Amino acid sequence: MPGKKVSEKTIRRLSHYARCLREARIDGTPFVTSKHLSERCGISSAAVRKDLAVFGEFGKQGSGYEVSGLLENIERILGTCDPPPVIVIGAGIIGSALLESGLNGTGGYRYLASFDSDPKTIGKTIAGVRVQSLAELRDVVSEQGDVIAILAVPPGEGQNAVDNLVSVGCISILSFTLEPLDIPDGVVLRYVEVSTELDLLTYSLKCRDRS
Amino acid sequence: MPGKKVSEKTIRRLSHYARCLREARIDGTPFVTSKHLSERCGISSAAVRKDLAVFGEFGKQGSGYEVSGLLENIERILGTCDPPPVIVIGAGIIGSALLESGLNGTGGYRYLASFDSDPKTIGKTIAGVRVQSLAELRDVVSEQGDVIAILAVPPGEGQNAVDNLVSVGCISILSFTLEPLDIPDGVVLRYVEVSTELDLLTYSLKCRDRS
DNA sequence: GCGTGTGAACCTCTTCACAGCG
DNA sequence: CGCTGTGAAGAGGTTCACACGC
Repeated sequence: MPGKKVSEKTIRRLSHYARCLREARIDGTPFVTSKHLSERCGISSAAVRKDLAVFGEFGKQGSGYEVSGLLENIERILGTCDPPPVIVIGAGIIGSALLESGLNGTGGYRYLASFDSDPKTIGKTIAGVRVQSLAELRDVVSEQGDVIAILAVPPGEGQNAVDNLVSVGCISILSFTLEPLDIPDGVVLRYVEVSTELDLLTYSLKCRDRS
Repeated sequence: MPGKKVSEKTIRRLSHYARCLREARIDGTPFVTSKHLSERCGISSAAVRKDLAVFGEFGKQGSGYEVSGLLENIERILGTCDPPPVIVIGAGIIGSALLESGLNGTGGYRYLASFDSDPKTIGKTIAGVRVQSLAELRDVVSEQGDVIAILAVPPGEGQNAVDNLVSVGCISILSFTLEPLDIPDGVVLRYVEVSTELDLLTYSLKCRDRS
Protein backbone atom coordinates (compact mmCIF):
# COMPACT_ATOMS: atom_id res chain seq x y z
CA MET A 1 0.00 0.00 0.00
CA PRO A 2 2.69 2.54 0.77
CA GLY A 3 4.43 1.74 -2.48
CA LYS A 4 1.67 3.12 -4.67
CA LYS A 5 3.34 5.56 -7.00
CA VAL A 6 0.98 8.49 -7.36
CA SER A 7 2.01 11.33 -9.59
CA GLU A 8 2.51 14.82 -8.26
CA LYS A 9 -0.04 16.02 -10.76
CA THR A 10 -2.70 13.84 -9.22
CA ILE A 11 -1.90 15.07 -5.72
CA ARG A 12 -1.93 18.66 -6.90
CA ARG A 13 -5.38 18.12 -8.35
CA LEU A 14 -6.59 16.47 -5.17
CA SER A 15 -5.67 19.70 -3.43
CA HIS A 16 -7.84 21.58 -5.93
CA TYR A 17 -10.72 19.18 -5.48
CA ALA A 18 -10.48 19.66 -1.73
CA ARG A 19 -10.74 23.41 -2.18
CA CYS A 20 -13.80 23.07 -4.38
CA LEU A 21 -15.38 20.64 -1.96
CA ARG A 22 -14.90 23.03 0.95
CA GLU A 23 -16.73 25.65 -1.08
CA ALA A 24 -19.48 23.20 -1.93
CA ARG A 25 -19.82 22.20 1.71
CA ILE A 26 -20.24 25.84 2.69
CA ASP A 27 -22.87 26.23 0.00
CA GLY A 28 -24.64 23.21 1.39
CA THR A 29 -24.31 21.21 -1.81
CA PRO A 30 -24.70 17.55 -0.85
CA PHE A 31 -23.32 15.93 -4.01
CA VAL A 32 -20.96 16.86 -6.79
CA THR A 33 -20.26 15.06 -10.06
CA SER A 34 -16.91 14.60 -11.71
CA LYS A 35 -18.12 17.05 -14.33
CA HIS A 36 -18.73 19.64 -11.63
CA LEU A 37 -15.25 19.32 -10.25
CA SER A 38 -13.68 19.13 -13.68
CA GLU A 39 -15.24 22.38 -14.83
CA ARG A 40 -14.33 24.14 -11.63
CA CYS A 41 -10.74 22.96 -11.89
CA GLY A 42 -10.34 23.30 -15.63
CA ILE A 43 -9.64 19.69 -16.51
CA SER A 44 -11.52 16.74 -18.00
CA SER A 45 -14.07 14.79 -16.03
CA ALA A 46 -12.28 11.56 -16.86
CA ALA A 47 -9.17 12.89 -15.18
CA VAL A 48 -11.16 13.64 -12.04
CA ARG A 49 -12.55 10.12 -11.92
CA LYS A 50 -9.12 8.60 -12.59
CA ASP A 51 -7.53 10.66 -9.84
CA LEU A 52 -10.11 9.64 -7.30
CA ALA A 53 -10.19 6.02 -8.39
CA VAL A 54 -6.52 5.69 -7.53
CA PHE A 55 -7.42 5.78 -3.86
CA GLY A 56 -10.77 4.05 -3.75
CA GLU A 57 -14.32 4.03 -4.99
CA PHE A 58 -15.72 7.17 -3.49
CA GLY A 59 -18.54 7.83 -5.91
CA LYS A 60 -22.08 6.58 -6.31
CA GLN A 61 -23.26 5.85 -9.84
CA GLY A 62 -26.02 8.11 -10.90
CA SER A 63 -25.52 10.73 -8.23
CA GLY A 64 -21.81 11.48 -8.03
CA TYR A 65 -19.70 12.08 -4.95
CA GLU A 66 -21.00 12.98 -1.53
CA VAL A 67 -19.30 16.27 -0.71
CA SER A 68 -18.33 15.90 2.93
CA GLY A 69 -17.45 12.25 2.56
CA LEU A 70 -15.18 12.85 -0.39
CA LEU A 71 -13.59 15.83 1.31
CA GLU A 72 -12.78 13.76 4.38
CA ASN A 73 -11.27 11.07 2.21
CA ILE A 74 -9.11 13.52 0.28
CA GLU A 75 -7.93 15.18 3.47
CA ARG A 76 -7.05 11.80 4.88
CA ILE A 77 -5.10 10.99 1.73
CA LEU A 78 -3.24 14.28 1.72
CA GLY A 79 -2.77 14.28 5.46
CA THR A 80 -4.42 17.68 5.72
CA CYS A 81 -6.97 16.50 8.27
CA ASP A 82 -4.17 17.02 10.76
CA PRO A 83 -1.89 19.42 8.91
CA PRO A 84 1.67 19.98 10.10
CA PRO A 85 2.49 23.35 11.63
CA VAL A 86 4.29 25.86 9.43
CA ILE A 87 7.37 27.82 10.37
CA VAL A 88 8.74 30.78 8.45
CA ILE A 89 12.47 31.29 8.05
CA GLY A 90 13.23 34.93 7.40
CA ALA A 91 10.98 37.63 8.79
CA GLY A 92 11.76 40.21 6.14
CA ILE A 93 9.30 41.63 3.66
CA ILE A 94 8.10 38.35 2.23
CA GLY A 95 8.19 36.44 5.49
CA SER A 96 6.24 39.15 7.29
CA ALA A 97 3.67 39.33 4.54
CA LEU A 98 3.15 35.57 4.68
CA LEU A 99 2.68 35.73 8.43
CA GLU A 100 0.36 38.72 8.24
CA SER A 101 -1.80 37.37 5.47
CA GLY A 102 -2.25 34.20 7.48
CA LEU A 103 -3.27 30.79 6.28
CA ASN A 104 -7.03 31.18 6.37
CA GLY A 105 -8.73 29.45 3.52
CA THR A 106 -5.83 27.06 3.12
CA GLY A 107 -7.55 24.29 4.96
CA GLY A 108 -6.24 24.21 8.48
CA TYR A 109 -2.59 25.21 8.31
CA ARG A 110 -1.31 27.50 11.02
CA TYR A 111 1.94 29.30 11.69
CA LEU A 112 3.88 27.95 14.64
CA ALA A 113 6.87 30.25 14.73
CA SER A 114 9.18 32.36 12.65
CA PHE A 115 12.93 32.78 12.71
CA ASP A 116 15.37 35.43 11.69
CA SER A 117 19.06 36.15 12.06
CA ASP A 118 18.71 39.91 12.54
CA PRO A 119 18.87 40.82 16.25
CA LYS A 120 16.69 43.83 15.54
CA THR A 121 13.91 41.59 14.25
CA ILE A 122 14.20 38.83 16.83
CA GLY A 123 11.70 39.24 19.61
CA LYS A 124 9.14 41.05 17.53
CA THR A 125 5.68 39.59 17.13
CA ILE A 126 4.18 39.52 13.66
CA ALA A 127 0.52 38.67 13.38
CA GLY A 128 0.70 36.92 16.71
CA VAL A 129 3.76 34.89 15.80
CA ARG A 130 6.97 35.53 17.65
CA VAL A 131 10.20 35.96 15.72
CA GLN A 132 12.82 33.75 17.31
CA SER A 133 16.53 33.41 16.84
CA LEU A 134 17.83 30.61 14.66
CA ALA A 135 19.47 29.13 17.73
CA GLU A 136 16.00 28.17 18.89
CA LEU A 137 15.15 26.41 15.64
CA ARG A 138 16.33 23.02 16.76
CA ASP A 139 14.25 23.01 19.92
CA VAL A 140 11.09 24.04 18.13
CA VAL A 141 11.44 21.49 15.35
CA SER A 142 12.46 18.58 17.54
CA GLU A 143 9.69 19.30 19.98
CA GLN A 144 7.10 19.51 17.27
CA GLY A 145 7.93 16.60 15.00
CA ASP A 146 6.76 17.12 11.43
CA VAL A 147 6.95 20.73 10.38
CA ILE A 148 6.80 22.55 7.07
CA ALA A 149 9.31 25.35 6.68
CA ILE A 150 8.72 28.28 4.41
CA LEU A 151 11.96 29.80 3.28
CA ALA A 152 11.81 33.56 2.83
CA VAL A 153 15.38 34.65 3.30
CA PRO A 154 17.30 37.22 1.24
CA PRO A 155 19.19 36.14 -1.88
CA GLY A 156 22.38 34.32 -1.08
CA GLU A 157 21.27 33.02 2.29
CA GLY A 158 19.09 30.23 1.00
CA GLN A 159 21.60 27.40 1.07
CA ASN A 160 22.67 28.28 4.57
CA ALA A 161 19.10 28.28 5.78
CA VAL A 162 18.37 24.96 4.09
CA ASP A 163 21.43 23.34 5.62
CA ASN A 164 20.27 24.65 8.96
CA LEU A 165 16.79 23.24 8.51
CA VAL A 166 18.03 19.89 7.35
CA SER A 167 20.45 19.61 10.26
CA VAL A 168 17.65 20.07 12.77
CA GLY A 169 15.51 17.46 11.05
CA CYS A 170 13.14 19.48 8.91
CA ILE A 171 12.44 17.60 5.70
CA SER A 172 9.71 19.67 4.06
CA ILE A 173 10.62 23.04 2.67
CA LEU A 174 8.85 25.57 0.51
CA SER A 175 11.29 28.09 -0.87
CA PHE A 176 10.53 31.60 -2.07
CA THR A 177 14.15 32.19 -2.99
CA LEU A 178 15.37 32.12 -6.56
CA GLU A 179 18.55 30.16 -5.98
CA PRO A 180 18.69 26.46 -6.75
CA LEU A 181 19.25 24.73 -3.43
CA ASP A 182 21.03 21.47 -2.69
CA ILE A 183 19.31 19.02 -0.41
CA PRO A 184 20.09 15.48 0.72
CA ASP A 185 17.90 12.52 -0.14
CA GLY A 186 14.72 12.35 1.84
CA VAL A 187 14.18 16.08 1.99
CA VAL A 188 11.39 17.49 -0.13
CA LEU A 189 11.94 20.98 -1.42
CA ARG A 190 9.48 22.92 -3.50
CA TYR A 191 9.80 26.34 -5.05
CA VAL A 192 7.50 29.29 -5.52
CA GLU A 193 9.09 31.05 -8.45
CA VAL A 194 7.31 34.24 -9.32
CA SER A 195 10.09 35.08 -11.71
CA THR A 196 9.54 31.93 -13.74
CA GLU A 197 5.80 32.52 -13.82
CA LEU A 198 6.46 35.97 -15.23
CA ASP A 199 8.73 34.44 -17.87
CA LEU A 200 5.97 32.02 -18.86
CA LEU A 201 3.53 34.89 -19.20
CA THR A 202 6.03 36.92 -21.20
CA TYR A 203 6.53 34.00 -23.54
CA SER A 204 2.80 33.65 -24.04
CA LEU A 205 2.58 37.34 -24.92
CA LYS A 206 5.39 36.95 -27.40
CA CYS A 207 3.71 33.98 -29.05
CA ARG A 208 0.50 35.92 -29.35
CA ASP A 209 2.30 38.83 -30.98
CA ARG A 210 3.57 36.51 -33.67
CA SER A 211 0.25 35.02 -34.72
CA MET B 1 7.51 29.05 -37.36
CA PRO B 2 4.90 30.58 -35.07
CA GLY B 3 2.97 27.32 -35.00
CA LYS B 4 5.66 25.38 -33.21
CA LYS B 5 4.04 23.78 -30.22
CA VAL B 6 6.49 24.03 -27.36
CA SER B 7 5.53 22.56 -24.04
CA GLU B 8 5.17 24.66 -20.95
CA LYS B 9 7.71 22.46 -19.26
CA THR B 10 10.32 23.35 -21.81
CA ILE B 11 9.64 27.06 -21.43
CA ARG B 12 9.78 26.77 -17.66
CA ARG B 13 13.17 25.13 -17.93
CA LEU B 14 14.41 27.79 -20.33
CA SER B 15 13.63 30.26 -17.57
CA HIS B 16 15.78 28.20 -15.22
CA TYR B 17 18.60 27.97 -17.74
CA ALA B 18 18.49 31.74 -18.15
CA ARG B 19 18.85 32.18 -14.41
CA CYS B 20 21.84 29.85 -14.31
CA LEU B 21 23.39 31.57 -17.27
CA ARG B 22 23.09 34.98 -15.62
CA GLU B 23 24.96 33.56 -12.66
CA ALA B 24 27.59 32.07 -14.92
CA ARG B 25 27.98 35.35 -16.75
CA ILE B 26 28.58 37.15 -13.47
CA ASP B 27 31.15 34.55 -12.52
CA GLY B 28 32.85 35.11 -15.85
CA THR B 29 32.36 31.54 -17.02
CA PRO B 30 32.65 31.59 -20.82
CA PHE B 31 31.12 28.20 -21.61
CA VAL B 32 28.72 25.79 -19.98
CA THR B 33 27.87 22.22 -20.91
CA SER B 34 24.47 20.62 -20.88
CA LYS B 35 25.70 18.63 -17.90
CA HIS B 36 26.47 21.84 -16.05
CA LEU B 37 23.00 23.22 -16.61
CA SER B 38 21.34 19.90 -15.92
CA GLU B 39 22.98 19.51 -12.52
CA ARG B 40 22.21 23.06 -11.56
CA CYS B 41 18.57 22.64 -12.55
CA GLY B 42 18.10 19.11 -11.30
CA ILE B 43 17.26 17.41 -14.60
CA SER B 44 18.99 15.21 -17.15
CA SER B 45 21.52 16.57 -19.59
CA ALA B 46 19.60 15.06 -22.47
CA ALA B 47 16.59 17.14 -21.51
CA VAL B 48 18.68 20.29 -21.58
CA ARG B 49 19.96 19.53 -25.06
CA LYS B 50 16.48 18.64 -26.30
CA ASP B 51 15.02 21.84 -24.90
CA LEU B 52 17.64 23.99 -26.56
CA ALA B 53 17.57 22.06 -29.82
CA VAL B 54 13.91 22.94 -30.25
CA PHE B 55 14.90 26.50 -31.04
CA GLY B 56 18.18 26.07 -32.86
CA GLU B 57 21.71 24.76 -32.67
CA PHE B 58 23.25 26.92 -30.02
CA GLY B 59 26.04 24.61 -28.88
CA LYS B 60 29.48 23.77 -30.12
CA GLN B 61 30.52 20.14 -30.05
CA GLY B 62 33.37 19.52 -27.69
CA SER B 63 33.05 22.77 -25.76
CA GLY B 64 29.38 23.29 -24.94
CA TYR B 65 27.36 26.49 -25.03
CA GLU B 66 28.77 30.00 -25.00
CA VAL B 67 27.22 31.62 -21.94
CA SER B 68 26.32 35.10 -23.12
CA GLY B 69 25.30 33.93 -26.57
CA LEU B 70 22.98 31.28 -25.22
CA LEU B 71 21.54 33.68 -22.67
CA GLU B 72 20.74 36.20 -25.40
CA ASN B 73 19.06 33.52 -27.45
CA ILE B 74 16.95 32.29 -24.55
CA GLU B 75 15.92 35.83 -23.65
CA ARG B 76 14.96 36.43 -27.25
CA ILE B 77 12.90 33.24 -27.24
CA LEU B 78 11.15 34.07 -23.98
CA GLY B 79 10.77 37.72 -24.84
CA THR B 80 12.54 38.72 -21.66
CA CYS B 81 15.10 40.84 -23.48
CA ASP B 82 12.36 43.47 -23.47
CA PRO B 83 10.13 42.32 -20.64
CA PRO B 84 6.61 43.71 -20.29
CA PRO B 85 5.93 46.02 -17.35
CA VAL B 86 4.18 44.53 -14.35
CA ILE B 87 1.19 46.00 -12.57
CA VAL B 88 -0.14 44.89 -9.21
CA ILE B 89 -3.85 44.73 -8.53
CA GLY B 90 -4.52 45.00 -4.82
CA ALA B 91 -2.15 46.90 -2.56
CA GLY B 92 -2.91 44.96 0.60
CA ILE B 93 -0.47 42.82 2.50
CA ILE B 94 0.57 40.62 -0.39
CA GLY B 95 0.51 43.34 -3.01
CA SER B 96 2.60 45.66 -0.85
CA ALA B 97 5.10 42.94 -0.10
CA LEU B 98 5.49 42.19 -3.80
CA LEU B 99 6.08 45.84 -4.54
CA GLU B 100 8.48 46.28 -1.65
CA SER B 101 10.52 43.21 -2.37
CA GLY B 102 10.93 44.39 -5.94
CA LEU B 103 11.80 42.41 -9.00
CA ASN B 104 15.57 42.44 -8.75
CA GLY B 105 17.14 39.22 -9.80
CA THR B 106 14.16 38.36 -11.94
CA GLY B 107 15.83 39.43 -15.13
CA GLY B 108 14.62 42.88 -16.00
CA TYR B 109 11.00 43.07 -14.91
CA ARG B 110 9.85 46.26 -13.27
CA TYR B 111 6.68 47.46 -11.60
CA LEU B 112 4.78 50.07 -13.54
CA ALA B 113 1.86 50.81 -11.27
CA SER B 114 -0.44 49.36 -8.66
CA PHE B 115 -4.15 49.62 -8.17
CA ASP B 116 -6.55 49.34 -5.29
CA SER B 117 -10.20 49.99 -4.60
CA ASP B 118 -9.72 51.33 -1.08
CA PRO B 119 -9.77 55.16 -1.05
CA LYS B 120 -7.52 55.11 1.99
CA THR B 121 -4.85 53.26 0.06
CA ILE B 122 -5.14 55.11 -3.22
CA GLY B 123 -2.56 57.84 -3.54
CA LYS B 124 0.02 56.16 -1.37
CA THR B 125 3.40 55.32 -2.77
CA ILE B 126 4.82 51.87 -2.07
CA ALA B 127 8.45 51.26 -2.92
CA GLY B 128 8.29 54.10 -5.39
CA VAL B 129 5.14 52.84 -7.08
CA ARG B 130 2.00 54.90 -6.83
CA VAL B 131 -1.27 53.22 -5.85
CA GLN B 132 -3.91 54.34 -8.33
CA SER B 133 -7.64 53.91 -8.44
CA LEU B 134 -9.08 51.18 -10.62
CA ALA B 135 -10.69 53.86 -12.73
CA GLU B 136 -7.23 54.65 -14.03
CA LEU B 137 -6.51 51.05 -14.98
CA ARG B 138 -7.77 51.39 -18.53
CA ASP B 139 -5.60 54.37 -19.33
CA VAL B 140 -2.46 52.79 -17.97
CA VAL B 141 -2.96 49.50 -19.79
CA SER B 142 -4.01 50.95 -23.11
CA GLU B 143 -1.16 53.42 -23.07
CA GLN B 144 1.37 50.75 -22.28
CA GLY B 145 0.39 47.89 -24.55
CA ASP B 146 1.47 44.51 -23.24
CA VAL B 147 1.37 44.33 -19.47
CA ILE B 148 1.50 41.54 -16.93
CA ALA B 149 -0.93 41.90 -14.07
CA ILE B 150 -0.29 40.36 -10.69
CA LEU B 151 -3.51 39.75 -8.85
CA ALA B 152 -3.24 40.18 -5.09
CA VAL B 153 -6.78 41.03 -4.07
CA PRO B 154 -8.67 39.70 -1.04
CA PRO B 155 -10.68 36.48 -1.28
CA GLY B 156 -13.92 36.95 -3.16
CA GLU B 157 -12.75 39.86 -5.26
CA GLY B 158 -10.68 37.87 -7.70
CA GLN B 159 -13.27 37.35 -10.41
CA ASN B 160 -14.22 41.00 -10.37
CA ALA B 161 -10.62 42.05 -10.74
CA VAL B 162 -10.06 39.60 -13.57
CA ASP B 163 -13.12 40.82 -15.45
CA ASN B 164 -11.84 44.33 -15.01
CA LEU B 165 -8.41 43.44 -16.34
CA VAL B 166 -9.80 41.56 -19.30
CA SER B 167 -12.13 44.40 -20.18
CA VAL B 168 -9.26 46.85 -20.41
CA GLY B 169 -7.27 44.50 -22.59
CA CYS B 170 -4.89 42.82 -20.19
CA ILE B 171 -4.32 39.23 -21.30
CA SER B 172 -1.57 38.03 -18.95
CA ILE B 173 -2.41 37.52 -15.32
CA LEU B 174 -0.60 35.96 -12.40
CA SER B 175 -3.00 35.29 -9.56
CA PHE B 176 -2.15 34.93 -5.89
CA THR B 177 -5.78 34.30 -5.00
CA LEU B 178 -7.10 30.87 -4.17
CA GLU B 179 -10.33 31.06 -6.14
CA PRO B 180 -10.60 29.45 -9.55
CA LEU B 181 -11.14 32.28 -12.01
CA ASP B 182 -13.00 32.30 -15.31
CA ILE B 183 -11.30 33.87 -18.27
CA PRO B 184 -12.17 34.15 -21.95
CA ASP B 185 -10.09 32.56 -24.69
CA GLY B 186 -6.89 34.34 -25.40
CA VAL B 187 -6.21 35.33 -21.84
CA VAL B 188 -3.42 33.52 -20.02
CA LEU B 189 -3.91 33.10 -16.32
CA ARG B 190 -1.44 31.46 -14.00
CA TYR B 191 -1.68 30.78 -10.29
CA VAL B 192 0.70 30.94 -7.39
CA GLU B 193 -0.89 28.57 -4.94
CA VAL B 194 0.97 28.43 -1.67
CA SER B 195 -1.84 26.38 -0.23
CA THR B 196 -1.45 23.65 -2.82
CA GLU B 197 2.30 23.59 -2.33
CA LEU B 198 1.71 23.07 1.38
CA ASP B 199 -0.66 20.21 0.57
CA LEU B 200 1.98 18.59 -1.62
CA LEU B 201 4.51 18.84 1.19
CA THR B 202 2.03 17.48 3.70
CA TYR B 203 1.38 14.53 1.43
CA SER B 204 5.09 13.83 1.11
CA LEU B 205 5.39 13.85 4.90
CA LYS B 206 2.50 11.44 5.16
CA CYS B 207 4.06 9.09 2.62
CA ARG B 208 7.32 9.14 4.51
CA ASP B 209 5.56 8.28 7.75
CA ARG B 210 4.15 5.17 6.14
CA SER B 211 7.41 3.72 4.89
C1' DG C 1 -31.19 7.77 -17.66
C1' DC C 2 -27.26 9.30 -15.19
C1' DG C 3 -22.62 9.12 -13.63
C1' DT C 4 -18.90 6.24 -11.95
C1' DG C 5 -14.89 3.20 -12.66
C1' DT C 6 -11.75 1.34 -16.06
C1' DG C 7 -9.30 -0.99 -19.87
C1' DA C 8 -7.51 0.57 -24.29
C1' DA C 9 -5.93 3.95 -27.46
C1' DC C 10 -3.62 7.99 -27.80
C1' DC C 11 -0.44 11.43 -26.97
C1' DT C 12 3.32 13.79 -24.73
C1' DC C 13 7.54 13.93 -22.44
C1' DT C 14 11.82 11.73 -20.91
C1' DT C 15 15.71 8.82 -21.29
C1' DC C 16 18.91 6.23 -23.98
C1' DA C 17 22.51 5.69 -27.05
C1' DC C 18 25.14 6.98 -30.73
C1' DA C 19 26.56 9.39 -35.01
C1' DG C 20 28.99 13.45 -36.12
C1' DC C 21 31.53 17.55 -35.53
C1' DG C 22 34.96 20.58 -33.36
C1' DC D 1 38.56 12.88 -27.12
C1' DG D 2 34.41 15.66 -25.47
C1' DC D 3 30.01 17.23 -26.08
C1' DT D 4 26.18 18.33 -29.04
C1' DG D 5 22.07 17.08 -31.63
C1' DT D 6 18.80 13.44 -32.51
C1' DG D 7 16.27 9.22 -33.88
C1' DA D 8 14.46 5.34 -31.26
C1' DA D 9 12.79 3.26 -27.18
C1' DG D 10 10.47 3.75 -22.98
C1' DA D 11 7.57 5.78 -19.38
C1' DG D 12 3.87 8.45 -17.88
C1' DG D 13 -0.31 10.89 -18.26
C1' DT D 14 -4.64 11.99 -20.66
C1' DT D 15 -8.66 11.07 -23.31
C1' DC D 16 -12.03 7.86 -25.09
C1' DA D 17 -15.69 4.89 -24.78
C1' DC D 18 -18.34 1.71 -22.58
C1' DA D 19 -19.86 -1.75 -19.08
C1' DC D 20 -21.90 -1.63 -14.70
C1' DG D 21 -24.55 0.02 -10.68
C1' DC D 22 -27.82 3.39 -8.70
